Amino acid sequence: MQLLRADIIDGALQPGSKLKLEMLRERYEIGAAPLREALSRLAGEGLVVAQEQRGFIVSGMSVEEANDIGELRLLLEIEALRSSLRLGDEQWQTRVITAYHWLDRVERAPNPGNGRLDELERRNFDFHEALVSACDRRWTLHLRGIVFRQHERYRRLSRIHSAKTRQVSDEHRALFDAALERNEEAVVAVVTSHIRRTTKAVTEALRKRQGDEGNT
Amino acid sequence: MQLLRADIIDGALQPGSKLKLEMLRERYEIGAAPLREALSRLAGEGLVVAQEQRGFIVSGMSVEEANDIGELRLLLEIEALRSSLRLGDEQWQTRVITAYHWLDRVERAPNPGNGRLDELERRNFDFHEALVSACDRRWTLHLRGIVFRQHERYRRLSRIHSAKTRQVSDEHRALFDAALERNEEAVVAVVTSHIRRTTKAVTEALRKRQGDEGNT
DNA sequence: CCATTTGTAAATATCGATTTTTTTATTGAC
DNA sequence: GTCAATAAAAAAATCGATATTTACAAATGG
Repeated sequence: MQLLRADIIDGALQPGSKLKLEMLRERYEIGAAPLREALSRLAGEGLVVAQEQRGFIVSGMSVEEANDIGELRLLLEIEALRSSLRLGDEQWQTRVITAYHWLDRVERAPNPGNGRLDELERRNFDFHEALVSACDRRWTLHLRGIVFRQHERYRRLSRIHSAKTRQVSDEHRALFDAALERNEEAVVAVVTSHIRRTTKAVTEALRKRQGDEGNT
Repeated sequence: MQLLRADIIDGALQPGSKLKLEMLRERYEIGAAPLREALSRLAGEGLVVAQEQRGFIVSGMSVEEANDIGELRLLLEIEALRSSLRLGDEQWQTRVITAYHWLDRVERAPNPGNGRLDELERRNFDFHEALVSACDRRWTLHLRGIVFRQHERYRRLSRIHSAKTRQVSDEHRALFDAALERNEEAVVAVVTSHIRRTTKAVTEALRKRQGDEGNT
């Protein structure tokens, strides 16, 4: 299940592609029943689409959805952050500091080689996760999780086309500083431009990809 | 699946209760495989919780979650409404007018007997659905759907304790008028007080219920 | 030559039975 | 009498096989 989800998010299983049960059973070496359960759960959160009597497909990607998801990510992230900033205790601070430390380390690393991309993504995830980790709103976190994963799928796509991590690193620093100061408005401002910038890069990458496909 | 979901939402299957597979198989007359798939999908959207190797339970209800869900409902409903008001064409208008007509009819009906409660809830659903039906943001609608269903679960609870539908009817009228005028800010204002009022009633009902349980 | 139909192959969905895990009950020791 | 260990029962998860359904291809009729 985790593997399947990861393969969808990182694009190993392409958007829109049919998920042949037989093929997946071989790939992950599991039976039909657990596989269908996993797919059903993913369908519930929208990563795959169940087509009655016609199996499952990886849910599609488009410029429209990229914008939609970007705005939702923003909305939910802000909700979670506001709550987390208010409730965060010392342990929260420690989590944020630690997570930022590792993220910064990877972002500063000289070689952003293909192997490091996964680590970068993981550290990025951990950092944002740490920031909202004091939020006590279960449902906000649940929905944020769903949207975050979708957003990550799009983000990966843009990484393939343009790998300018410089400014992202600065944005993370600003986010880190504002968070520790418990300055809600500053955090909101930073995260807003951070996410909107990402969305912009994603839509550009998507348009480019659609263009490429037209020439194939 | 639809039946199972309905039974969870209308409280036939109580929050926190264990979902014995054998029992459910009898109740809905289906095999284990489709049942587990349905439960997995519901787990994906959070109506049930899957406990590894220990089956499924109906996800719990609490005052904290009621508030969380209420605020999310508000957030997502506003997003969807704004988009829908901008894009709505003549067909949208027709859908809204029709849906309001039926809702109004049920709300005005003299006898809000137990049988009518389901219809009221369905018409209410249809009306709100019609209002956002011109929104083209798939993900916003998807998340709104998840939250709406959760919110409905809580709303039903409050209906049991207090059945004052008078003011709700007025709120719907105001919402209807503002929507047809395409007055975004007015719609937002009305829907905000509408949902917040609902949340308040729900939390009161919940506290009352928790009190009752203490005396059992 | 195109459209509709029929047959075949592939894939999906479902069922019944088996295996594994958890929970409950019982026994024995301290 | 209480706790721990063990045995029995119940429940959940998984597997292999079967029954539907859909997709594709060939053939027939217009």
